[in-house]
Amino acid sequence: MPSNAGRAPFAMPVDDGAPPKIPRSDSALVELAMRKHVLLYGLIGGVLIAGLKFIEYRWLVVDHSVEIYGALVAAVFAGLGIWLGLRLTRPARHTETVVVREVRVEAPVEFVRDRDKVASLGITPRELEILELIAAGLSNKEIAARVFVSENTVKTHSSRVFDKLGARRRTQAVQLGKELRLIP
Amino acid sequence: MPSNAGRAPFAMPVDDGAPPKIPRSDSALVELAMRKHVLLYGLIGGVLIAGLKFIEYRWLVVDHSVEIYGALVAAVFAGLGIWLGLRLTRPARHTETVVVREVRVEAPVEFVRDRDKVASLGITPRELEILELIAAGLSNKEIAARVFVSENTVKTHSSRVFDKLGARRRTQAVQLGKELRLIP
DNA sequence: CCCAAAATCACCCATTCGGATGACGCGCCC
DNA sequence: GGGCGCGTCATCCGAATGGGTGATTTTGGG
Repeated sequence: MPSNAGRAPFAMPVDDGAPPKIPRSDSALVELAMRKHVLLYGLIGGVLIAGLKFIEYRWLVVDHSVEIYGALVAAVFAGLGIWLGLRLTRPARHTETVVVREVRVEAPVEFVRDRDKVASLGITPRELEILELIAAGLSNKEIAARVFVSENTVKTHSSRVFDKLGARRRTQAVQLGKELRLIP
Repeated sequence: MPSNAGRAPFAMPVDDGAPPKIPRSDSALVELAMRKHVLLYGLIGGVLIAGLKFIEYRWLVVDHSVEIYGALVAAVFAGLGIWLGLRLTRPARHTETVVVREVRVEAPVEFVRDRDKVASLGITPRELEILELIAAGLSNKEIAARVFVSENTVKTHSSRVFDKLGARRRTQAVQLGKELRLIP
């Protein structure tokens, strides 16, 4: 834009100034762009006023200092207004729309024991433990060795849990136990 | 979110001169909008000043009215600036943060038989069938009745599959079979 | 402290299961 | 035709399992 370089008083303060001191913020880019536009605006304003001034001179306007004063005030307050507007809307700019997208994750689907069912069937902790070991494929003897009891005890426990599950074989007990979410 | 949503209110007939550049990005769009508004602003400013000038002449404002004039200009331009600032930041307010939250979804994960493992273990279809029925909790006799063979045949099949799996008990065979994805 | 539930152990008996072995028939392929 | 894989069936035997009964000890709560 051609400026009236001849008129020193019209050198807009924004022209040489406006040091690009950009505050570090997430919207630094937007602010930079805006600053650019404030400059542009000032420039246009200056040209406009210059035009008016020229017209004023052409028409022998008495006092032109009022226009300069007004233009300066206008420019300054416009900048202030923009800045204020940005200030005021800053919190609003943090408005974000949270979109929750459900993503299918290959989850091992960790086991959750159905304690209610365990309770309703009257299965004791020990019996459940034995059932788990049966499901692991251990024999009564191995289970007895692992939990430090006699094989007879293991048999008793398993018999009881079979009874409570209505199972006649250990494989059936395992199947039912898994189905009823008593064991993993 | 349609990016031109913020643009719609600014569709002004004043600035057709602006080449309809294809908005490559949001920043380009913001700049375009801003240019429009700077032009509009300048126009309004010019009109305002002209109006004030007219008023000034009409009412023969004295020297003291300069303050009033300045204040008016300041107030008006400050308001304009605020309005402009708000307008300009509107696109920023549309900033949308997409938060992808991974949600564990119960995935049924239907069973897929590991045929390679079946083949590598040399397990025949019949043996696999028997293994499945064993896993279902059936006794050899029940299996025999279901597949219409003698119990001895079932025993042979199960013995073979136990051998191939390295299992010593049917519960262990079931456990291994599930672990190796041979059966559901 | 007492009681009931739970856990422990034992014995007996019948059934089931697992291992080993042998045999027969059928379809397939070299 | 002979070999091979697969499915079928059988017999014997020992081990494991399931069912029933009874008993003792431990434990937790009223």
